[in-house]
Amino acid sequence: MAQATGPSRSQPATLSDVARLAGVSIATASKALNGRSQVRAETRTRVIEAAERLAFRPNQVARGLLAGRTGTVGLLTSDLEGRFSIPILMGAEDAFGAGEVAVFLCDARGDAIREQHHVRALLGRRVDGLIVVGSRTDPRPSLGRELPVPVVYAYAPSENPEDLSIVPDSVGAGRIAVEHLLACGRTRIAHITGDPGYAAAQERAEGARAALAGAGLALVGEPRFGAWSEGWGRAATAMLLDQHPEVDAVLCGSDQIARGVIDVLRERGLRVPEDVAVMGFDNWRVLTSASRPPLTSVDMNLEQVGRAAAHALFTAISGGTRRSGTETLPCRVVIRGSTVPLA
Amino acid sequence: MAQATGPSRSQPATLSDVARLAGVSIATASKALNGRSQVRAETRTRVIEAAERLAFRPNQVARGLLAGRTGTVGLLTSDLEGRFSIPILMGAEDAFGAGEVAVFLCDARGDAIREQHHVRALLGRRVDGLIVVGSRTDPRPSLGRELPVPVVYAYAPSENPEDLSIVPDSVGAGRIAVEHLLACGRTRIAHITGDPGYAAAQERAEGARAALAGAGLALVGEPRFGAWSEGWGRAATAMLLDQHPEVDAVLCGSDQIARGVIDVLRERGLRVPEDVAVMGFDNWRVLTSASRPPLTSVDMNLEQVGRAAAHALFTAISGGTRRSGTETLPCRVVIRGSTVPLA
DNA sequence: AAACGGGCCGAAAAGGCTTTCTGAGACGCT
DNA sequence: AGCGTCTCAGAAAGCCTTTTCGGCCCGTTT
Repeated sequence: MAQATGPSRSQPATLSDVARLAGVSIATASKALNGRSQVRAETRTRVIEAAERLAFRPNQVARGLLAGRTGTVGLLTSDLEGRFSIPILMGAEDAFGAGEVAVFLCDARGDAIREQHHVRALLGRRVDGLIVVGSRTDPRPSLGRELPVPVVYAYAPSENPEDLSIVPDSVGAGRIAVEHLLACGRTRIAHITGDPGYAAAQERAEGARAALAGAGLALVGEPRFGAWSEGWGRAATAMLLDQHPEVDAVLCGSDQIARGVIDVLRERGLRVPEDVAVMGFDNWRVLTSASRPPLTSVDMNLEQVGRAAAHALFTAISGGTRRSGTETLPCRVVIRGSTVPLA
Repeated sequence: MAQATGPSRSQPATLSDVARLAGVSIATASKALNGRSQVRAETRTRVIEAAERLAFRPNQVARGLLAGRTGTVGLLTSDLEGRFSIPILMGAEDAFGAGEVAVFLCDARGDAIREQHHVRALLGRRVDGLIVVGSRTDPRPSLGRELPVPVVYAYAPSENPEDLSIVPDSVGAGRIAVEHLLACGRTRIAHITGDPGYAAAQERAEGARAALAGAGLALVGEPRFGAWSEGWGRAATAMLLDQHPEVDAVLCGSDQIARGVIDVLRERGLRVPEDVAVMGFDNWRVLTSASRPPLTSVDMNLEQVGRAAAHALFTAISGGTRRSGTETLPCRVVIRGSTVPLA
């Protein structure tokens, strides 16, 4: 079904088409359309009308070639599946979108070789900058300092402190979570969290411990590290209740863990939140709002991380001050039914 | 902390830098690097060495300007949050990625105005084609037939049958789901599904009914439409058990619904899968594998949809036959613990 | 010996746009 | 009348690469 004269026939109009129709030179047409001053008003309107008649859209490729700036950035992610890349991606798209920037998306699938390949391809396309999004908050290798464009790392910081990284404040997140539970009058707080190999797990636990210490309290038992799964949440809760039946709140390292925790609490005849308050992390809607009761959770403000990264990149591209180091952004507690003040 | 001589100083090398270093003309350098034949072997190696010394990467922008093809495509999605866009996006990235194509990602947030804006911006960047990804399988307005580049619709088909759309086979999905339950020896099958305003809900129900009819059976009661939520799954299950306690399988319109269904079944003392088998739709890992027992679910093969869309687009770009109409791709049943043959 | 044919290289154009520089015409001033 | 000054339009260069075409040098043929 190949067709000689398909529906998508006409080549896009060029500036010289516009100039010809308006009866002026290419240079004048360009100036007229770009608001340059050296054009008589009458001439300008004639050119603009011609451009509209032809549905003229300036070729950004040509413009990019000339200007040395393409108005594009590369967004390099390591796991699209993960729920962390997406909000960051949205925030970045958001921060750029309104303006004149377009985003190339590349998924390296967690493979350093593929990542290197993508970086090369993006540089070949002369992107103006790069955002690197990780799938966990542990530091990752730098892309190197020799790149011809600025780079910002989001969520997963770069190992190199000369790079600029924007990450959520995991320690602070643990702290505000505990502060919320304390505000609800809970004092016997346990912590069930995920893989101890994750910086996020360690940092949240550290923040929680610090907040409790500040109030002259301590966790009920040690933090229980395990996996980021409902199954671990269930298993750990069973052990917890056997050893510490007095617990009146469980801070969970993720929403998934919290779901498992809630299930076992209910099975054991404990009411949530009356007897035991439960909190999660990540504020993953599908889990928090479907849970019974809806789950209070710490939101890492990932869209904001994405926006901040995009903004920092934009500043660097525009020749502004180029920051470095790891900058943290605060998290926030989203309160739902699983935590309420003690009666 | 602005710095005059930052770490990212040098402009990328151009072909003329390479030519100068190798002591040849620009034309010769180009031919040498691109494997053209009219270059002596010795000259070619000299040029290649020079290019490596300078870390030369051909400027794809210039190349695109010249060739009239940029090697880029736009991917227009309506909801990045949704779990449907992402696998499609991955499939598309996959199909292109290895080759020479880069993907511009744009999220229209479900807003037609913003979508139009993005289309214009992408055309201004002279993308070679567009993929439009929807958030549900209901037909959506066409971008129009007057675009200068080919367009493929993925997941959400275009209303215009002249466009090419690639969608999962929802009717077939309902059918194979029922066939699996029948193969497990279940005959009293109920269907609890989501919002009746979704084509996917209607089509899956239709497929399920057809498969049952083919076996000389019928659904237990009518399909129960509601919402795509656990809450609805719980409520509908309670009603179902009151009216039809004899049910031995529940086909659910989504994994979330299935989670709710399983919860209520267990609360009512019914064993899954021994007494009642449960199936979901979408095969959303976080739900299916965390459920007790793990949930059998229908996977819509969305990555495959994305790959197929990318492939069709690529063919159209390369001047191959340009297909039209809505093409469906089969779904598949992923069997887990929630469905087993009757003892 | 003259012509011819390859092999290899370089000049130049093309692609669409922006910007600088030059030039033409109009006007006011001495 | 002559000159300087403005305003506005156009010519041309430049961004970087690919490709065509012309030309040079040598070896071969008649």
